[in-house]
Amino acid sequence: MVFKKRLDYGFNTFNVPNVPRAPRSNRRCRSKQVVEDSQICAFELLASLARKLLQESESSASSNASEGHDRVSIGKDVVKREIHYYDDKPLKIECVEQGSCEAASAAASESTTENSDNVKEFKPAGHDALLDRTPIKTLPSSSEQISGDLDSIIRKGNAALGKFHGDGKSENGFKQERDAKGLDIGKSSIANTCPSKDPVESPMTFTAAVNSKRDVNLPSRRDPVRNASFSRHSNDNKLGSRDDDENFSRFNRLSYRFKTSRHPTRVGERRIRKLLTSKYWKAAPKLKDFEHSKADCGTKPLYRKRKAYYNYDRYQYDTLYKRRKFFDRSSIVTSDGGISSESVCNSPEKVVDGDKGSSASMSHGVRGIPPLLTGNKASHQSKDSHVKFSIKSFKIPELYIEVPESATVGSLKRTVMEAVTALLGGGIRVGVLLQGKKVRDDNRTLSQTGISCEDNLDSLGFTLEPSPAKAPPPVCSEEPSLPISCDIAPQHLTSIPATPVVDTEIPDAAPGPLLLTYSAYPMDTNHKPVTSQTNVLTDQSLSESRAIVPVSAMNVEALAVIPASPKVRKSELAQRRTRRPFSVLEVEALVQAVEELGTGRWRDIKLRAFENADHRTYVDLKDKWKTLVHTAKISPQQRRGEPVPQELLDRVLAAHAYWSQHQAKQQGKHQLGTLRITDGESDRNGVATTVPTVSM
DNA sequence: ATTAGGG
DNA sequence: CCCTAAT
Repeated sequence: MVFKKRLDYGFNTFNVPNVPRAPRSNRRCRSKQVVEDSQICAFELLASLARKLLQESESSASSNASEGHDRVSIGKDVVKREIHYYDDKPLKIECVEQGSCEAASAAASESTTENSDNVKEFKPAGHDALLDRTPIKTLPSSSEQISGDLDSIIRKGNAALGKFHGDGKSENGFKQERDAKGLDIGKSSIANTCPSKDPVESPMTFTAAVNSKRDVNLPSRRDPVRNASFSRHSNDNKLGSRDDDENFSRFNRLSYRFKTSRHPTRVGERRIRKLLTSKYWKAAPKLKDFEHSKADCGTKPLYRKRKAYYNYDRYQYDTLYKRRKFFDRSSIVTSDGGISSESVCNSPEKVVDGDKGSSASMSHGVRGIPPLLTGNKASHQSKDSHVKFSIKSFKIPELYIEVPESATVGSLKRTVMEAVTALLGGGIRVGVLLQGKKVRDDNRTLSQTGISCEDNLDSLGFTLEPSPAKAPPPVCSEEPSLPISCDIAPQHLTSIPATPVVDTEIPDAAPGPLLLTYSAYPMDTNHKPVTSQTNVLTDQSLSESRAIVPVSAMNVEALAVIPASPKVRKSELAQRRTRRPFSVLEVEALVQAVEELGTGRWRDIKLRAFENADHRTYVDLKDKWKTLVHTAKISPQQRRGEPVPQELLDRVLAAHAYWSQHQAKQQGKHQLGTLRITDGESDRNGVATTVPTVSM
């Protein structure tokens, strides 16, 4: 009877539809996407540094033998990974190793060197060259070649590699996607990026110039011309549409490589890169996926890979779990985003859709952004004209790396690696520069900030900064700037309890704006540009193993990366989810569900009452229940936050007592109707009427 | 993937 | 909320 009352509230009513949600898997990743991108950039940077150093060392050391050894010594791991991770790599490797890529290199260098106002012109050449090496369009053939290359490489390097290779084949799956979606994007992005003048301008500085690109609209992907021009890239890219980054980076690398070093260095460079990246990426299924997919012709869903991965290495599961999610997400994003052409154009709407339609597309990268944010911004923006731009490079804070002259190359590498790790580990966030000024107010809309369609885009720049929160000790000087939040539509926010979506999460902040704003390049892909920059930078800037000083004025908070911080690595792990206090409504629903299902069946409870609230996991529900029980037991004065109606608390106590006694939680299934108030507790409040009692 | 608990 | 152990 009484129960009935509750029922009214009942699930039916209570669907937390309003609650923004994102696929759980995505949730965690939100911020990361951006971060990753950033990371990549950082990597590139470091890599370039390392490269230089390496070069030096190698050159001095004298080459051949050292090189070969190096490679080997550095590790099979490295090689392996490389192969493993980069599907494309084969291509690269091929070039590098065989040194046959003259043409390609030339082309690449050319492209790089050349200013490319005429990207198009330039591109074709580059592509062609590349193409010669590897037929792009025919995936199968290319893949085969690749595989062949890989094989050779593998053989050379290590038998183990063979394994990977095989694996890769078995798991290829994304190709199609990529082909369909990604390639073009990659191309476009590349086109924009590579030829960039920036390098010329201030390679050292990494000036990042985000150029406004109207042209960026990549709808053109389908544009025949572009395709043609980019076809080359496509080869490269074919690896993964998802990994635009990868593609970019690769591309950049190639170009860089050619440009810079054709010799032993290349290998070293690669190596370093691998090293640098490998750590980070090893965990990332994403890459692997690509790799695999590339290698193979097969097609499989991402999920599959994941699973495969798990199976493959169970131990890593736990460790990687988060990362994976992250990656998956990103990858997803890429794929989707790529598809959406997000890379090129920004369309808030898309973002929004992604969010809302999360269920539809299990994983849209965009979703990573807190729904609210997304929604709000999107809505907001949609009204306005959209701002489109591409990011050619990021400015990064200074990175200082000191190594005694007596240090070995190996140690140098390690140092760089550590520095990078530290940097990344701390988390990177993106800063926005408008006309040289740092835009600190994350809450402002683009238009409010003065970033409008075509006006300022040229003066718009992005920086990579250590994230305030996790930045490793040495590094960040920046104040934790507020995350991007969603002031834009506060009203909306209200509906959802707290949502400083970004508040704690640096990454969120970055992604939020970025995504919204910049979807032009999927953040994922952003690195690529950076990469290119990096390359340039490397070339020019590093003369000595000592210090690289890129950069940017704006960042007061120059990073001094001290090699010393070893453990930073850890920070890399996911950030806390944004806090989202339970609303009374949610509590109501939870109580209701627990009354019916009992404790211990959180999964079912989740399904019943929070199925639509992706941000509430069963663990969350369990925890909430725990706190509710506690809250109910303490005096009202001691309670904090949004007050929970006593009535609910009473029910909580009643249900808690009931189910506690009733140890048999398991039986609960049938007991939905059986809940009774047996405990005095419920009565004591006198709320008995409200107390759940099963009529029966 | 879930559950249960500690932090 | 996060993290983990145990399922």
